[in-house]
Amino acid sequence: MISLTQHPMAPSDLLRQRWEAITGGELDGVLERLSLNGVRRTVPANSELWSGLGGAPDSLLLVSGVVGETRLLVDGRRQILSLRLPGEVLQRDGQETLTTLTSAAVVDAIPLIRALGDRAEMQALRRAWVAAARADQAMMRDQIVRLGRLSAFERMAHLLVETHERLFHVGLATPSAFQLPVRQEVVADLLGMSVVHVSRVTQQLRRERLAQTRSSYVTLMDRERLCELSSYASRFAVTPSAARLAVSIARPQAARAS
Amino acid sequence: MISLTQHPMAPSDLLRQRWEAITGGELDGVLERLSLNGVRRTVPANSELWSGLGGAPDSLLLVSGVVGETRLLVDGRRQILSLRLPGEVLQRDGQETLTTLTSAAVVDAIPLIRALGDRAEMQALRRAWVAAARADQAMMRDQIVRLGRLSAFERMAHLLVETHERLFHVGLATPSAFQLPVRQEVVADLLGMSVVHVSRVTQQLRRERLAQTRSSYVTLMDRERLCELSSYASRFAVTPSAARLAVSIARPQAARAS
DNA sequence: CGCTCATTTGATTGTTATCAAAAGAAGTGG
DNA sequence: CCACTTCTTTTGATAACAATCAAATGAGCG
Repeated sequence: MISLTQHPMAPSDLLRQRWEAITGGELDGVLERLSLNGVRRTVPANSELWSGLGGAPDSLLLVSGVVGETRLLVDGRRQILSLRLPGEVLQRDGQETLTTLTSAAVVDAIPLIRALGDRAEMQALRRAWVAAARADQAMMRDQIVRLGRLSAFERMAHLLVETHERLFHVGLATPSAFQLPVRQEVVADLLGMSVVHVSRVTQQLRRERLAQTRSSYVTLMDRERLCELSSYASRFAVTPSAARLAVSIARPQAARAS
Repeated sequence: MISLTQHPMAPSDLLRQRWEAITGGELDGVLERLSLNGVRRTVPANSELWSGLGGAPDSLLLVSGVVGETRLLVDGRRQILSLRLPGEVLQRDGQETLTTLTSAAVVDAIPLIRALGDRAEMQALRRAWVAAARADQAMMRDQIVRLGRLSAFERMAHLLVETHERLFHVGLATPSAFQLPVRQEVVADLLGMSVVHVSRVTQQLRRERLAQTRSSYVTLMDRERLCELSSYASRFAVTPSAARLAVSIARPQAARAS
């Protein structure tokens, strides 16, 4: 599998893979014409996205790394509202703070936003945009359910499966493993638990042969059961390209032969 | 104060008050021309909004009553993602279920949605719509923080202040009291706690002279402290009309005199 | 090798859930 | 209007879950 913070994929490819996964349709060619593969800015870990990046546009496409939408309480407690992963569009929003949790790379997404406003045949693009917004909202709802009604164990399981799926659909995971280069403290602040408890649950997942974490690499040993026990519902459609990808990973020789 | 489930306000007035509170601008006349004050459908308590209402349009304006966006887990656990209050627009969305938590009344909001698409001078309307969507999202984020990083006590405080503010801005609360005609079970499922604990926290709030609940009427005895202890941040601007309203409630004779 | 930072472990405490039962409200029909 | 039912809230006792504290171990890095 490819490194999350350093991979060779083109920004437009990332976006296309994600949007195709969300809409279930194909989006060939449209994104490639938008000059998203231009200047790539790198942001160090633990910096605030808009202030750390002098004169950045209001819309960025995250190319690599992990970003967290975070809120700080006066007494120092922190809640990470959501994780943002490669292939997602980040928008400036007065209220919230986007913090890089690893080093990250972004490209200007203004061309994309402008294309959405075009009267021209950007219909497919607009549909995908709306679908992506819906998917984001659905993930926020998942996060509410996670925090409100799932146990710590279930929460971790749910997060792992969700993150795997999100990364898989942009080509950043194998069918059963992915990279999550964040400290347990981050997972704690995302799932509303303490660092110590994250450590314990992580071990419980390993003991029960459900998932294994070795220095930022996560292996889902029993994805089926993880979904079940956390009532995980997939947010993604099966796309032609995803299906091809899945096959090529599962049976590399068969895919090569065809 | 006026009853939440039965009040004499016109749908367009409700919507205008809410939107003005959110945007901070005035929206005079525009909404009144949209024929929102037409057929009013009543929905009994505890029914699913779209299926319980034969052939309803995809967008409804909630006029009275309380609706909950709910998710059920297989084992019977329930999470209420958000409360929807009068003056808010409800949209059909495959994923989620909207359940009436009290009897409710709605009107068709399709004219409104159509007006948004108009090329004409609906600019102010569109701005308000976008601002309202932003506000909804902000409330979802608040809910995440509540569930993830606030204690049960803080959660209740936060919810009470938020609900008060939302109702106040549509004229359904006095400066310190409002009606919340839902069982404690609903509050429990909204805040991710057990019914028993809701009862206990309710009493603690009363003991500490912060808030008082008597058969679905909530009185905020110390709004200041409630905000502080729950790190509540207001989502509303102070509008001219809200200021007028506040004055007229605080000093009825002065307002009458002017 | 020695430093720092992250994770793990053990012990303890605190918060909240669960269970069971009582008390209080609110309707229903005589 | 009262007995009766049913639903909701409250209370007390106990258990489960997760936080906190403190210390040890491990990993990465100059």
